[in-house]
Amino acid sequence: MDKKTAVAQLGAIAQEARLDIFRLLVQAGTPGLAAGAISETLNIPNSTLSFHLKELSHAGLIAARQESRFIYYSADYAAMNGLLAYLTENCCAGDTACCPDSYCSPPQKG
Amino acid sequence: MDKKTAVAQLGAIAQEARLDIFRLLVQAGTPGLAAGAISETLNIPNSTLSFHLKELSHAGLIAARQESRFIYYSADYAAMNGLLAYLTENCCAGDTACCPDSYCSPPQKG
DNA sequence: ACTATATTTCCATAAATATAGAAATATTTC
DNA sequence: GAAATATTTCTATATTTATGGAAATATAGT
Repeated sequence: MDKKTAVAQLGAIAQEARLDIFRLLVQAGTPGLAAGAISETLNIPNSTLSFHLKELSHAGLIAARQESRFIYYSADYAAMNGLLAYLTENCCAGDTACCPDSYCSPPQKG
Repeated sequence: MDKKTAVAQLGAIAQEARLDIFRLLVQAGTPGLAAGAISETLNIPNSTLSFHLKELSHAGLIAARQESRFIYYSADYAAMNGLLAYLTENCCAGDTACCPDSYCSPPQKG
C-alpha cells in the first residue's frame, strides 16, 4: 500500500456524505446500488452525489458499472481491506496480542 | 460509534504527516514516544508537529501523558479498533464471507 | 533565580474542499 | 427523432485546513 493512496482513501471517507455513501455500499454488497438509489436513500442532491461518487471512485474505494441507463456503484472490498491492513500494519511492533480485537496485522509488502 | 467521531478520526489521519505519526505510534505500542522523538524520526518541525498531535489527540486517536519534561504520545488502540469496526459494520448485509480477509464485522451498538 | 531542554501558542499566508442550481450528456422507449 | 429518465459537468461561493518561524510556556538541574 502506497502512502499517498492511503491518504487519498482516508480523505475520501473523512467526510459525512461520503462516509454515509461508502458504508451504505459496504453494506449493500457486491451488486451495489444505482446512483439514483443512493441519492434517494441518503437525500443527497444529484450533483452533490455525483461529486462525492467521483471522489470515492477516484480514490479507488468504489467501482462503477453501467447497466442500461443506470450506473451501479459498489464497494471495493479489497481496497478497503488493504487500507485497514495498512493502518494496523506491524501493530505494537508485531505483538498482535496488544490489540484487543482482531485488527492487528503483520507487515505488508509495498 | 458516532458518525461525527468517525469523520473526525478519519480526517485526522487523512493527511500525510498525521498518517505517518499515527502509524509510528501504532507500531510503537503502549509506551508511546515523546514529541521530540517523533519530530526527529519524521523530520517534522516542532510547531507543525504540535499542531498535528493536537489534531490526532482531539480526534481521540492518540493519548498524551506527561513524564518529567517529556510528553509521551501513544496510539489509542480501542479507538482505532472502534473506527475499523464502524467502517466494516454489517459488511455485505452480514454475510462476512464476502470479505476476503477478516475485517468484516457484525453490527455494533451506538 | 539562571540555564538548558521540551513543547506549545500565535500569526499570516497559501491551498484545498464542499455545496447545489442550471445546463449538458447519455441511454432507453415509443 | 422526440420524449422521458439517469447521471454528470459547469460554475460560483463559502468554508476549512496546512505550514513553519518567532515568541511564550513549562519542567528540571545547578
